[in-house]
Amino acid sequence: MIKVLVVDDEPQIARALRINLSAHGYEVTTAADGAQALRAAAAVVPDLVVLDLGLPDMDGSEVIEGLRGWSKAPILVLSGRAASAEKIAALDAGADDYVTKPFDIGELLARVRAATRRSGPGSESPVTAIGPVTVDLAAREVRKDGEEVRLTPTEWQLLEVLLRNPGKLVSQRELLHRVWGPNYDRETNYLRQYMAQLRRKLEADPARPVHLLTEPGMGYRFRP
Amino acid sequence: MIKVLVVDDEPQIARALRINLSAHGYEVTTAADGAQALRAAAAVVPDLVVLDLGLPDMDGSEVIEGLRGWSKAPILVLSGRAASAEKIAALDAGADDYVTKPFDIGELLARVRAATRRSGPGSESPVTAIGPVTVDLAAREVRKDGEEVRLTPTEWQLLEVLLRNPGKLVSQRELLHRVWGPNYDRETNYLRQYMAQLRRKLEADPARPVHLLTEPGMGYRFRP
DNA sequence: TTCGGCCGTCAAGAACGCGTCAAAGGTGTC
DNA sequence: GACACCTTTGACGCGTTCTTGACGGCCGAA
Repeated sequence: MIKVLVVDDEPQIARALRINLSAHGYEVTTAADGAQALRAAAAVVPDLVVLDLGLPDMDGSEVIEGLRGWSKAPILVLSGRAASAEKIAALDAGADDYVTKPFDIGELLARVRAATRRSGPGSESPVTAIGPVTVDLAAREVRKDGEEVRLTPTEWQLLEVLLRNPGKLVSQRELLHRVWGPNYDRETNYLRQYMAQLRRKLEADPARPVHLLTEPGMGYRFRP
Repeated sequence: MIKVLVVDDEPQIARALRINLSAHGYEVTTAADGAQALRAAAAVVPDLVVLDLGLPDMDGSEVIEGLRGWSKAPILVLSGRAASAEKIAALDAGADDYVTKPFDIGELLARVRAATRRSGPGSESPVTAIGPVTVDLAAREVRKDGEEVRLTPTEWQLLEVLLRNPGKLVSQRELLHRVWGPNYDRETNYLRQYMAQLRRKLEADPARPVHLLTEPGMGYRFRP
């Protein structure tokens, strides 16, 4: 989840921002003055900072410089002052954007999206570990003892359904529907066929599976 | 020198921007409409684009998407429209900043500085090495054993999508969408054709590719 | 014990997808 | 207008994958 630090001394604005940002899936921390802001930034390490310039204890550029000393997170400045000199000062101090109050909340969210989009995609994909095997669903990559394992498209689909329901029993019907389509209900021989192939490729001892389990009469289960 | 592409159909504004930006040490190219803009962008590969939305031939978001297809350069939008919906649309299309006319030239320059500051030092030499081949995405230059290799525009787009997802499998659908547009879903013969050309130009042994790999039935993958 | 259901395994032909070659449109340049 | 280059389109051989059918083992029920 993307972490946003909101710095504003006016409680109603801070509250409005917290509500709107949370509603859009951001994890929000708030601070009411510059000192709090710097402390909070060090604690939570935000991915983006929304900073009101009219703080009681410090000048806006001081806060920006304090953050820029160690963080590269985008800083989006809010301010009641529309004078160009103010904007220029803030931007040159290290801010990434400058919005004057009153502002449209939709526009602010769009600017937040634009700012996070730039720095965002530096994350790696989650990897599922199955004993000696690692599965990277996003990259579509399977490794067994470091060696690359090739799966066919159908094998991938089947494995993906199981891995996305870890520990849960998935009925044969659901597996058939999600891999082969809604018209397949009774072709359990397909499942037998492909589960065997998956076990052959992923399990240490395919005859005695530990992670890709059969529940006779019901379906199959992936145990992490 | 930082290269800026200015796109504006009003000559006086384009001229004013050119003069001001040049005076501050930027290398400026101008374009008067969307088609010119996209062609100029492909030719000079700018580090930043200043884009007026009121172009005669194309919609603003089209231009933005056309650029975003292959370039990560910051896009600073100029517009006479102050409506929030316009701003949100432009920002979500891929723009980095939105300034309403009339604007203060000092503020614009500050926003240009802020935008270039981000991408400037952060973007470490984006040269990708593929065995005996080096690819410089920013400079649009490919060298094989020191010799320069020429790629067509389509080849560039395809290669860029793959290189920006190192190790990750990119589905044929996504490749078609990002290179040919959202209306192409099943034209996998295009992919076969152009992947073969890329391998012929980049791989040491095009018949046995090591870096541009096929995942049958799924897509293609670039392995560093 | 015998029977029937269910699962794992093996082995075939059928169908599909990929790489390749060749050639026809389209666009800009000289 | 001729030319070169790039894109689009069609067709073919080949390897892989999918589909389908059949067989034997295990287990619970009769």
